[in-house]
Amino acid sequence: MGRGRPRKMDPETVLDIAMKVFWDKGFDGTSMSDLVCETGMAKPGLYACFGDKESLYKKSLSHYYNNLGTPLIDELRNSKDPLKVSVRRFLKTVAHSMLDNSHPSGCFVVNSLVQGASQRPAMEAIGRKFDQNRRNTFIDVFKKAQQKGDLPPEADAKALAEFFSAQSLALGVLGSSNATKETLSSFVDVAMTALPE
Amino acid sequence: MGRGRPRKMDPETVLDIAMKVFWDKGFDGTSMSDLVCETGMAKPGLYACFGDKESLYKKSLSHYYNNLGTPLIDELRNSKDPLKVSVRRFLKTVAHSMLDNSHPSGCFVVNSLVQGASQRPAMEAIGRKFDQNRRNTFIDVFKKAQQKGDLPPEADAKALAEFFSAQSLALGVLGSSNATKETLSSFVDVAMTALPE
DNA sequence: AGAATAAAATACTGATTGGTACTTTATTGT
DNA sequence: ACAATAAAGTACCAATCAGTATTTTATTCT
Repeated sequence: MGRGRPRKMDPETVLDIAMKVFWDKGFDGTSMSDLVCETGMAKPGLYACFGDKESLYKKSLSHYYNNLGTPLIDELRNSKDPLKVSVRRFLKTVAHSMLDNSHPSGCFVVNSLVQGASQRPAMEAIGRKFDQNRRNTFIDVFKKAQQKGDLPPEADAKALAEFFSAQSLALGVLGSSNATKETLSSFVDVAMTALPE
Repeated sequence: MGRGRPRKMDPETVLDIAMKVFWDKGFDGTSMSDLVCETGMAKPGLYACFGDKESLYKKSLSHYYNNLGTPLIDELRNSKDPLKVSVRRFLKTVAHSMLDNSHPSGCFVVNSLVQGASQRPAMEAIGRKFDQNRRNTFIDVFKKAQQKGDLPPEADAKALAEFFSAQSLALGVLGSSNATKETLSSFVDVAMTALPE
């Protein structure tokens, strides 16, 4: 343990709370006072720990992606299952998480993409990076599946990959608009019919 | 013409500009001062003309939907073309409008759905209404198409309608993330393969 | 016990926020 | 010409914003 007064709040816990507040209210809709109230960490503590508001936002979005995005992406990338199985599992998991009310609705990365569309370049860049990362994984997985014979040789692997990757964007918006479990579930079922045998 | 001093700015023009600012920066990211600068109408004029900020936002979103959403929806609803033709045209038009830089990127309704996800009920309600309207139209059109024989009797018309309706949400996010013309175009092509013959 | 350390807590800054009261100016009806 | 009208323009309000300087307090090392 260090020398000075012990922390009241674990920074990781604080970051997790900040993530949910930014996810819920957006960058502009969240004030530092909101974060002070929700996290229980005083304002100078937040600045000392995470830098300014934009820096805290970036760390929150990274925290989101590391915890909720990366595991899903990794499972897709490393899966030994047939393409159809792993893609369906990916989308079903995303759909399912839209109904988890232990966190805000929708997808933080989607929110970040549509909110930072013009204003804050640095903020936009990080959301874009995570979006790109998911797309690239889909492209890799689909191309490898085609080599493996999981996808017909005449299929456009890249176009299919981009399509299925983008279905998670639609799911993110559907989550924000409080779509029902049934809607989300059949949405994925229909989407899967676009994957050639 | 009325009695007093003539207006410097036509309210319809002001509303069109306000729409673009809100669309671009979001509700929380837009200040009344921004709107004063962009529209050229002084602040008391804005309040006299449109009410408070939230009221102006609602009018801006309605203006968007009336001008950019409704014509598309109506064309889909009234089209005599085969289902596949009119749905493809709808999505291609949405995709195409994502590249039109005479206005902000993305879709104002999508932005509104993900931004107002929790905070402002009145603001959220109006975005939700427009989203619902598009979904209902898709459902009507798909059910009628099935009766007409454009869709196999065993197909789930409602699920297909919800799926294709939601593709415009994905396109809205893709638009906000500056997807290329090629990506948008092949996205629609792949989506259309989910429509049974 | 006491110096060193680091975080908490309080209190503050100047700038900006949404919103409004008041004055000025341009037009119309008589 | 002149009152009536309505919008423009200026100036302001209290509240909140992001960010920081300063003081307290709780802990560890010697």
